[in-house]
Amino acid sequence: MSYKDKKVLPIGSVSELTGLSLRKIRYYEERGLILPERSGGGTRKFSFTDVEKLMDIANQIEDGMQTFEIKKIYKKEKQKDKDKIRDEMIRGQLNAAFKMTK
Amino acid sequence: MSYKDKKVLPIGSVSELTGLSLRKIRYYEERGLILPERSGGGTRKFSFTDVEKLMDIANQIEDGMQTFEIKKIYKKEKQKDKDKIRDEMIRGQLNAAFKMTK
DNA sequence: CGTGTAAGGAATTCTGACACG
DNA sequence: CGTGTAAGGAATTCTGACACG
Repeated sequence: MSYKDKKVLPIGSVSELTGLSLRKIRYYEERGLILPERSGGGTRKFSFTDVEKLMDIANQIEDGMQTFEIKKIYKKEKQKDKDKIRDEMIRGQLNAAFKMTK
Repeated sequence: MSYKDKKVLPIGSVSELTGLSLRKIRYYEERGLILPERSGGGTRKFSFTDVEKLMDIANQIEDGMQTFEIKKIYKKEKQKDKDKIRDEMIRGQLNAAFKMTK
């Protein structure tokens, strides 16, 4: 895991980086669009990947998209990623089996 | 400037990432080994580059090196970087001048 | 010199709610 | 639905100091 995925940024830094209000950021989390981690005391910790995602979200909101739609899209993308990995694994298996027949 | 140089991490995250105590991190700043930025309210904001530097510093301290020596080394490296840039600029200038003679 | 710790205060963040629409 | 705001409290961070060595 690279720096980009480390959950280490406080919400204040995220707000500055994205230009979004604290309220908006918390709301997008509430709607399940982002999933920051929590410190022992309960403060949110974000990654730079979250920051990028938030900027995407902000654009989609500006375009009139609703949070549940945005979430649906993310779910689909996640599913695609999973499918991709599955396909690669299957290909790997087939490839290995094919080699054994030689 | 990439993500690595953004001054956005609170000291707590830096402490977790490096394994160093808050006290140590603040002390290394006091000795001029790192230069975090400050928020409006005065809280320190570090970059991932600072985190990497702190891990180097920790190793050098472990090796018995003193903070002022570490600082001296960093100063030298900085000077080297500057020299490098200067050389490149001079070469660029000469190159441009040379082309004009053709 | 480098680091731990207790102390008091200030900045940051948290949640739940009311408001508007 | 998405967002602002005031409210009270908790977590985080800050500084200066004393301690040890």
